[in-house]
Amino acid sequence: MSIKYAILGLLSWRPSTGYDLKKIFEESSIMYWSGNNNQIYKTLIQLLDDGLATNEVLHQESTPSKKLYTITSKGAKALKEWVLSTPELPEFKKTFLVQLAWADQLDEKELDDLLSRYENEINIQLLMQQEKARRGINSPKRTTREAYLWDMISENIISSYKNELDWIRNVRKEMKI
Amino acid sequence: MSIKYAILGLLSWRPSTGYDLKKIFEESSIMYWSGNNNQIYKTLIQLLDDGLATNEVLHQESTPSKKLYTITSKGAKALKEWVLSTPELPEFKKTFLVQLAWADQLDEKELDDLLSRYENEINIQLLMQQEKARRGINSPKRTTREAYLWDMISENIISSYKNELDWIRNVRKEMKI
DNA sequence: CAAACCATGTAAGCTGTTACATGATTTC
DNA sequence: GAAATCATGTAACAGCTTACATGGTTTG
Repeated sequence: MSIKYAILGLLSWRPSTGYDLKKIFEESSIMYWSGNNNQIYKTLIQLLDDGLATNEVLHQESTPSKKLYTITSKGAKALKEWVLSTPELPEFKKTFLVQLAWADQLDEKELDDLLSRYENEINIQLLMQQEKARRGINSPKRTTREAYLWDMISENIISSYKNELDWIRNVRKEMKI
Repeated sequence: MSIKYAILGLLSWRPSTGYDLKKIFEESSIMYWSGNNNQIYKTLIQLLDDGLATNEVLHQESTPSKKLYTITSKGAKALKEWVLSTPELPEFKKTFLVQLAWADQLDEKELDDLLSRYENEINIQLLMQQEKARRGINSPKRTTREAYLWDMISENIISSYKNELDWIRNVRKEMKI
């Protein structure tokens, strides 16, 4: 899957500019793209070309004019089709595991130091995710069911970090025996 | 991180040909690259150019000749440096969560069907990982500590799928209330 | 006799990243 | 007066994927 449907989804929530989308990608955990201009503005043009969105130029005083993109009925249809399509498998890209695979060359201290740095990083991420969930503003809550779905999404991410943290703590604990 | 250090790591285990590496990538869960020729053969040439590996052409009767790559001391040093470097954060790329985010437009049956398909896929993956771990052959066991590290790596992957499975089951359960 | 395996390589293309470019306005 | 925000866009390049190309050998 490319960023296309992620953007289409956001537009199905509310009309947005490229700049709006960029900010959402930057702070979103599930929409894992970096939110770089290149991809966003190009994809928006592609959505226009494919008739999945329209745009409207808004001239403003004192701030630069912006292009507000709105999903079309064709776009909404394409989104629904995609939502119904067979889910892709999650991808766990854990470079740290590749590092660990060749870590037997380290001495005890070096290895524990490496493990401890990873534990720390994961812990920070977990706290950040929990803080995000606690504030939990930027999510659509058009129905109770939608609110529930977004809660579950947030919980999924938190549980992934918790799982990782449990794992690394256990590795360190058993390492010391 | 690119595939470079993953290959360097494998070469630190034992000298290999591009074809050997390809097969390892194909069946490996932690080394998440697809194992396509393009990347592997190009990276091997790059390792040669950088003096991190050497190769030796082995002419064989009846099968095509092959190039056996061996890590150099410079390569081993570069690998150790990388292993000691600050770990990257894990990346969880779960397209399914993006799908779920816009799934409130589905009716009850469609949504449960979607969830159930995901549960199934995850379950299959979990069983495959457990089977791989049970067979557990293709891993270096040069010391007991190395064997332990590889066990922990395998457990990490399994726990990730278990966590995902628990999550999706819980979502489905609470959905029905 | 077809399919899979051994073995190396190239071409084309998609996805994604960082950095560059511009310029007004608001906040510190 | 510097830095951040609003706002759109381009250039260059890294990383990765699928498919193509070749050709002998082994297995079913």
